[in-house]
Amino acid sequence: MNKVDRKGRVSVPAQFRAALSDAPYQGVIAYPSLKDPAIDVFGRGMLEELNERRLDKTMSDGEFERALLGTDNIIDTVMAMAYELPFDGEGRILLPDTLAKEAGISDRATFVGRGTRFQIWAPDNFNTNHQNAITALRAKLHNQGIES
Amino acid sequence: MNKVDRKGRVSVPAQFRAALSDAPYQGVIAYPSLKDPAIDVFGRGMLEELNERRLDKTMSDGEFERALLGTDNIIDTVMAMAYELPFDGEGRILLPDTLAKEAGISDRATFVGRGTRFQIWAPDNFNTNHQNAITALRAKLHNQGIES
DNA sequence: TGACATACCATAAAATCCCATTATAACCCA
DNA sequence: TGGGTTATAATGGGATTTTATGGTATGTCA
Repeated sequence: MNKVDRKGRVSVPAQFRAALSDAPYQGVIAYPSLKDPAIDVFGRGMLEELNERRLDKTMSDGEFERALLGTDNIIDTVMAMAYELPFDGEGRILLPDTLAKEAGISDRATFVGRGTRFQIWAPDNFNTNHQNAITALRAKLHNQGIES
Repeated sequence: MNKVDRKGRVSVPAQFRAALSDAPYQGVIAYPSLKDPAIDVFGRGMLEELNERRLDKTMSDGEFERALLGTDNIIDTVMAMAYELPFDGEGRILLPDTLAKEAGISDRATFVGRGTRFQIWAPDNFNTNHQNAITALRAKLHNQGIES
């Protein structure tokens, strides 16, 4: 649970920074999660790969129109929501107001690992959400006859 | 959401400028989107790549005439509508009236990243359109069994 | 000349850099 | 294993730079 200072900066936990930074570019891509009241974050490598693949595919298909017209809804929609957030010298990012507000984040933020990416939550939201997830999981196991 | 001043100038957000400007030429290619009520924009690098790949493809198909004659196709059609917009010393472009009007832009413009490209929207148009896209995307995820 | 494009300069706000300080974790050795 | 020592991480804030925006002056061309 890290501090969001009055300039809107947050330290990205060192573990996550390390996981993302094979590239010379030091920073992340962030957008409002479509699933949770939180911010989804991943490294730039992912974004570039996405773009390249799309370009390569449309090009090899000879579907130049797609490159020009942008008919790829999912990718385009996500791209429109995405922010590029570079690290400062201390490994912090500047959280855009929009993202913070949508996730309900004011002056504290919880970082949660999700495999190749991570999420940023308002601490309260995360706690309740997480508890619910655990409860749901227990219930599911119970239904399957596995006692806790 | 940047200001369009009374001369019709808009600052291209620094992030987009940086992404497009490996070339010595500082500016962009813009044309009315065929899909959205907006302006589609990309860097010259993208244009060259498109042309190259197109040439490669037509040549390998043995359709030399097309390459030589530049017969009617989507790229030529789009290019016929396209404007080359150089940056001024402060990174602004001058929005041609035609483009602005077609996109419904008066004195404010929203810049939207789309990977290899970006778009310029009238803020209101963008907001409604984007919200719809997100709703659609959520619905799609939901249908795939991912609960929200 | 007038309409328009371009160059140039000024300013306020915001992002970024840079350094100091505090907190936390890792380590080492008696 | 304790307890101190060092390295690393997180935070805070002032100084500096970059952006976005406005305006004026200069150039160009029908």
